[in-house]
Amino acid sequence: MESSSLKTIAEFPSPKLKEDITCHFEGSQLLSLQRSSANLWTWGGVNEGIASNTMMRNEDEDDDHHHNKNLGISPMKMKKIKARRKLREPRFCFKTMSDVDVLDDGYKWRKYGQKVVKNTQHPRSYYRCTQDNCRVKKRVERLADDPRMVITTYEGRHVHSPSHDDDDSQASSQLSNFFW
DNA sequence: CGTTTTTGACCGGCGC
DNA sequence: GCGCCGGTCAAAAACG
Repeated sequence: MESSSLKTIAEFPSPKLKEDITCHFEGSQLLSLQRSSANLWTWGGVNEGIASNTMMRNEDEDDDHHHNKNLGISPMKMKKIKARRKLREPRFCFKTMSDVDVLDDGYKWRKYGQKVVKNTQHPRSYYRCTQDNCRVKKRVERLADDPRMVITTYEGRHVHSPSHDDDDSQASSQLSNFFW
């Protein structure tokens, strides 16, 4: 392993993740967007996420079906089918010490849910990227023991450039970065 | 008036 | 099989 200035974080708010956490430090580019010093760690699919990063997103098929809402099948049912395929998207987790829950990373997010988890006293917020084809999800949670500590978990990858409403935005930007 | 946030319901997975 | 738990949807409210 290369010497990284980052530190490993042993404790984790989610009991289910226990040892499944694969501490992977990308650092470099991830830190670039962080204006404040923060501990960050990322973990992929352990067996699929990082190894087969070149895998294509074949799930677009399902998206075409979302037009059929009056098939007699509840729209919610559709998403169940999609979710049934298991989430294999890489997730990046950031542990930042900030007063604001949502860190501005340049993307536009839309909150789609908020739930209080069992072991945490603070509610967890669920965000989603507002871009059409970009279904990146983001999860913001505040630690119980440290109210000023915020954990932001990114899920999936963006198919567009960050904070970019210009005309030069092209979809071929995904090959430039690994996860971002 | 369009878009986002809020909030309760709901569903699937897992454990008992 | 049932209940808990975490994640998502969707309708109305809130916001600009």
